[in-house]
Order: sequence, then C-alpha cells, then structure tokens
Amino acid sequence: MTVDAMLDAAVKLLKRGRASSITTNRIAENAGVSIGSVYQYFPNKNAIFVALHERHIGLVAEVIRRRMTECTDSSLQHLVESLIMDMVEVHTVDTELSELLGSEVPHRADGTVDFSIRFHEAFRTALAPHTASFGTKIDLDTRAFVMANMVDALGHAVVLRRPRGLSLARAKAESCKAILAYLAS
Amino acid sequence: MTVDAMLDAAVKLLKRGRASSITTNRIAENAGVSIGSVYQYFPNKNAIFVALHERHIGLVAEVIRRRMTECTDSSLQHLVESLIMDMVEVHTVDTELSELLGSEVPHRADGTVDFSIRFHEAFRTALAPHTASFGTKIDLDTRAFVMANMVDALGHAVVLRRPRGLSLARAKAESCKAILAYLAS
Amino acid sequence: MTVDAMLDAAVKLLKRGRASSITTNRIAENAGVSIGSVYQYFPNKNAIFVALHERHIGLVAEVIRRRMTECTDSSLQHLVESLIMDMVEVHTVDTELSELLGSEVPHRADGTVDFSIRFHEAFRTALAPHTASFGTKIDLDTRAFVMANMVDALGHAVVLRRPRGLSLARAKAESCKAILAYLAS
Amino acid sequence: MTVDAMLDAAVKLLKRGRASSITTNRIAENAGVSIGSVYQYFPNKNAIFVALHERHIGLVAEVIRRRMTECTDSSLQHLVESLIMDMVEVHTVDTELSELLGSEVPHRADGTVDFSIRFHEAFRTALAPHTASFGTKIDLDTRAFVMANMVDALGHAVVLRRPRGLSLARAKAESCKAILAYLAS
DNA sequence: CATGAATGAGTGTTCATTCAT
DNA sequence: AATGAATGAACACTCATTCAT
Repeated sequence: MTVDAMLDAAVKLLKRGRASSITTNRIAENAGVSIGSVYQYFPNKNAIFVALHERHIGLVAEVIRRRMTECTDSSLQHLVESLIMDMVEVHTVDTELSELLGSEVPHRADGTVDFSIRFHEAFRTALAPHTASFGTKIDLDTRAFVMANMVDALGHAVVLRRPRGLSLARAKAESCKAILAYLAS
Repeated sequence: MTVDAMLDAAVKLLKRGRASSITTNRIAENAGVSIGSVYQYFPNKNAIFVALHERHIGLVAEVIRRRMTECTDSSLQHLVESLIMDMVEVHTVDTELSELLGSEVPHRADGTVDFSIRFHEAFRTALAPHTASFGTKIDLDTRAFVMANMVDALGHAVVLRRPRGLSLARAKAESCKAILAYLAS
Repeated sequence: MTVDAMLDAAVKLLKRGRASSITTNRIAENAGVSIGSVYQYFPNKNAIFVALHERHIGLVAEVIRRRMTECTDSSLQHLVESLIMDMVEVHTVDTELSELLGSEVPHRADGTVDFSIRFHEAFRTALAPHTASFGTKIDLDTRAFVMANMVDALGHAVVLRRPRGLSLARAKAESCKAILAYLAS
Repeated sequence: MTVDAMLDAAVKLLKRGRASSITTNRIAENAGVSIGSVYQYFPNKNAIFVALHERHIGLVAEVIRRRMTECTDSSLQHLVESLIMDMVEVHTVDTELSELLGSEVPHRADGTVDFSIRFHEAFRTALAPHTASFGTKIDLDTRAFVMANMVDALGHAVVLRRPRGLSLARAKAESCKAILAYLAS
C-alpha cells in the first residue's frame, strides 16, 4: 500500500533526524514515489503526521479494546496485568517510534487527543464490574481518570525510561502493584 | 532582562499559533528588540526552545528541591501531599504553557531530560527515611522510579486533563491517595 | 538551456555591479527563473561562480587544444602567432567579462587552477617537436613554464591593458616577437 | 600602530578562510580593538581592502623605484636581474598574501590599478638610456608595456606557480633571460 | 493515477554600521 | 578616542505545494 510506504518513510526519517528535518520531498523519495503522489493521498504535510499518530493510536486502541472485552469476566488483577502487558508490548515493538511520536511529532492541532481522555469511556466500562472490590466508594469517572493516567504513564515509563538496574519484568510487576494498590484503596 | 523578554515573546507566540509558526524575527518583534539582538543571546532558534524548557524545568526543580529539604522530617503523607500541591501549583500558574511545552516544543535533541530521570536522585533521597513504612521491601530505585512517574503524570493530568465533573481538590486528593497506596503496598 | 540563462544573468549582473553585490535571487530574477530553480542546478552560490569560470576556461581550453593539434607540423613562429591570435580573440569576444573573471570573481577555493599550470602539459607537448630550434638546451618543463606564463600574461595585457597609442596589431606582433625571442635564446 | 594591527588582522583572516568570510567584527576582534575603533580609521569595510592593497603595492613601488634610480648607470642586464630579484623577494616575504591579494581580495572598484599600468612611466624612464642596445627600433611605450607585463607575470609565476622540479634560481635566471632576449630582439 | 520540474513565500542567520556611553 | 550593545536590511537557502505532461 502506497500510503503505508509513505508513513514508513516518515518514520524512518523521524528516526534518522529531527522532526523538523523531515520534508515532504524526502518522504516521497524514501517511499519510492514522486512528491506528486504524496499529495494525491495527503492534503498537506501535517496530514502525514496526523496519519502517523492515528496509525499508532489505532494499534493501541485495538489492543486495549480487545483486551477489555476479553476480560469482562476476569478478576481486576488479571485485567490490570493484561493491560500493562499490552501497553508494554505495543511500545516495545518500536520503542523509538513511541518515544518520537510523544516528543517530536506535533500533536496539538492534530485533533489528536490524549490517551486518558480518549480511552476514558473504555476504562470506565472495564472498571464498572469491579466497583465492589474498591476500598472506598469513589465514582467511576475518578477511578477511570487516575487509572488511565497510571496505565499510560507507567506503560511508557517502563519501556522508555526504566533506570538501568530495574528489569522489565520487575518494572511491569511493580506497575501492576501500584495500580492495584490504588484501586484497592 | 532582554533574554526574558525574548522568552516571553516566544511563549506569547507559542500560545497564539503552532510552534512551527514561530520565527526568530517574530520573536524579536514581539520582544521589542531587533533580530540581531536575539542572536546576541542565542546561537540559533533551537536554543530559544531549550531556554524555554530550562526556565520551566528550573521552576519545577526549585520548587521540588525546596519542598524535599523542607520535608526531611515530615511524614510520607505530608511529603506526597506537598509535592502534588506543588506540581499542581506550578502548572496552574500557566496551564497553557505547561501543555505546550510538553506537546509542541521539541525537546529530544535539547538534551532536555525527562522528569522522572531528572529528579530520580531527589526522589530516592526523599524516600530514603521512609523505607520502614513501605508495605514490602523493594529497593529505593524502583520506588523512586514509580513514584516520580506518578507524581509527574498525575500532577500534569490533574491540571491539564481532568474530566469535567472532577474537582481540582478531589483530583489532588485522589492522586495523593494513589501514590500513598502504592508506597504502602 | 536554463543553466546557461543563469550564468548569463550572473555575467550581466557582474558587469553592472560589484561581484559581492550579486545575489542568488537577482540571478534568478534576471535569468527569468525562480530562485528555487537556481538551486535545482547549483548546490550553492559559489558553484555558480565556479561554473562561470569553467565555461570561460573551457572555451580557452578548446581553442588552445585545437590550435595545438592543428599546428603539430607548423613552424614555431606559426604556433606562437596562432596562440596569441587565439588568446586575443577569446578575450576580445567579451573583454569586460575576461577582466571581471580575473579580478572580481573569487577563484581560489574554486579548485580553479591557473592558466600556466592547467595548460602546462599542452605547452610541453606543443614545444617538444621544436627543441632543435631552441637557442640553448633547456628542459621542456622550464620552457613550457615561461612560455605559458608569457602567453597568458601578454594575451591578457594586449586586450585589457594596452596603453593608448599602441595598436592591437602592433601589440600582438610585439608579444609574438617576445615569445619567439625567448624560445630562440 | 592600530591601523597596522587591523590590516594584519585582516591578512590573518584572509589566510585562514575565504575572503568573503572576513567580517569587520572579526577584524576588530583579531586586532584586539573594538569594532568602533575600526570605524574610526576606516570609513567602511572596503577601505580596509584598499588599504591592504596599498600597503602591498607601496612596498613593491618603493623597491622598484629605488632599484631604478640605483641602476640609472648600470647595464640593461643588471637592471633586469635586479628587478626580477626584487620582485621575487617582495613576493617571497609573504607568498600566501601575494597570492591572496591577487586572487581573493576584490580590487576593481578599489581604484587599484594594474602593475603594468601603474609602473608604466617608471619602466619607460628606466629603459630610456638603453634604447641603443635594443635589436630593433621600437617606441619606448611598447617596450615598457611588454617588459612591465613580463616582469609582473614572471615575478609572480616564479614564486607562486613554479612547477616542482624547477628551482627558484633557475626560474629567476630563465625569467631574466626571457626579458633580455625580448629587449635584444 | 503518477510524475517531478518549477515555484516563490518565507526562514534562519549574518554582518556592516551606528551611537550612546 | 575607545567601546561594544544594538540595529535591521539583506542574504543564501529551504521546502510545501502546484500543475502541465
């Protein structure tokens, strides 16, 4: 698919240099198509970045959504562990890209929305069956808000900012522990 | 100070448009100085962004460091509550700027380092006196890693991504509860 | 050819003002192309000057080389007279340009090499058949060196620095006489 | 003398980089004075180049003029040999500078005049006593024109463009031979 | 659909020059 | 006289975008 070739080219360039050094012509060249073709599929340069984000978020969304329907009847612990596992996996496939999408590629005017906001509903729904096991009665929105942010932040940090000396397995386990501790509180 | 006028001009422009639409000439114009003067203080455009990050991080760093020395003899709860309060306060002063610095201003090649990495040592030191009250014996590095990321993520989320319906006070309290729950686990 | 239009525009500007007052944008404008097109054919401004030199030197080189092969069997006198004639002719076509290329257009870092060095081999080869008629036995390299410099210097001077009162014909004749006198010595 | 310090600084920069990379600020810095002081002595940048040429030409002029008055009663051979010696000496003191002044420093709008034109009168006067020894009766202007150009061209070439394999002494001797051969013809 | 030469507004940056101190 | 911060016009060059083929 041509579009994917272009996005891949953009990713390749993103990894090579600064985001600001990416040009539409270079994307075309790296994708093996002419610059004209790029503009057949994208109205402008920014649309390429939007598509890049969307491709990445789409991946995350699918994984998360699938896991949540899968875990409808599972324990809270299983749900949390699965989610962290998924997040780590998704970001491990292409660690560098995950980092770059977060830090280099502009995403304000993208219409791109933050993880915790985008998946708020999903987290709400997933947590609903487990309200009984919460330590205190707190409305679901709040729980979903805190949990989503923890999953997002720890999922990224475990892959991208883990201090040497802390193994991946331990970091994942610790993240789950933290989230579960919160939910149980 | 001329430098500050330039940084303020950069912030002003950042709030108006896209980061990529900022030009050195516009910064000069908005700062009320000539473009030549900008280049007397900054070697190139990127240095302005670096300085912008540094000014912000410097603020955060000072607040955090001060609080941590202040809380040497306080309870863990007081430390955590103070930190969250500080983080929220720091990002409330200029919510929009905080958002922008995170999402729009490039900071990979800046040499700018992530919050949890930058303050890892500080968190380690601050947690050291409290190991006794941890639920399980886990090395300090791990605790500092998870806590720093929680403080960072929740501090930001509380100010910038709080769903309507969740008050600032509740969000702060919930964040503290989450962190303390983790430390106690 | 677009490239030639650009070089011609550069020449035109060179004649109008100082070399340092030439700008790439003005070259584009005068050549009737956009600035972008200039950079499609030249990597930078200096390359335009290099090309300018090369176009001129190419002309000289062709004329000289052709004459030398033509004169393989001619007398020394015929060779010298032909060369001076050629040099004068080449610089008379565009006297002003010749002057400018020597005095205004930078040519150190061009990789551009001086006349006597560039054509040293050609002169050596052309003189080889005539060693018998030299007054003294001096190695060819030395003869070629002196002769090349005389041809270059006098060829230019005759066209560009002839004092009023000295006709072109007389100046040419005198130049030939000087060179032949040297070779016969 | 401050002025000389500035000119020396200009020369130093000229040797280091391209002529176009010389800036008035860098000249000031290298001369150990402030940019303001540069403009106390020179009305603009070009005046610095003019002064540079004048300092160099002044040297040559003095040497030549002195030699010519000294040689009023000498033989033609002695005059020629002395002149070539002088030219070579003058350019050997600072070979690189001589090269640069000729090829890099702009000198059209300088009012700077070419060697053969500037010293035409001097050569005329110096040759006047020797008309008897010329091979043919040719007017002095013509003789002066050809000789001046030969002295200039060969004087430079001997120092700056001598092929390896040709010693300085041989090159000088050959140059004299060439000039004398011309005058005797 | 694809091409890629051409476009030209706009960018970061330089540097000759000024002038208040 | 000397200073050097400040100036800002002007420059070389880039790159998103178009459009005739």
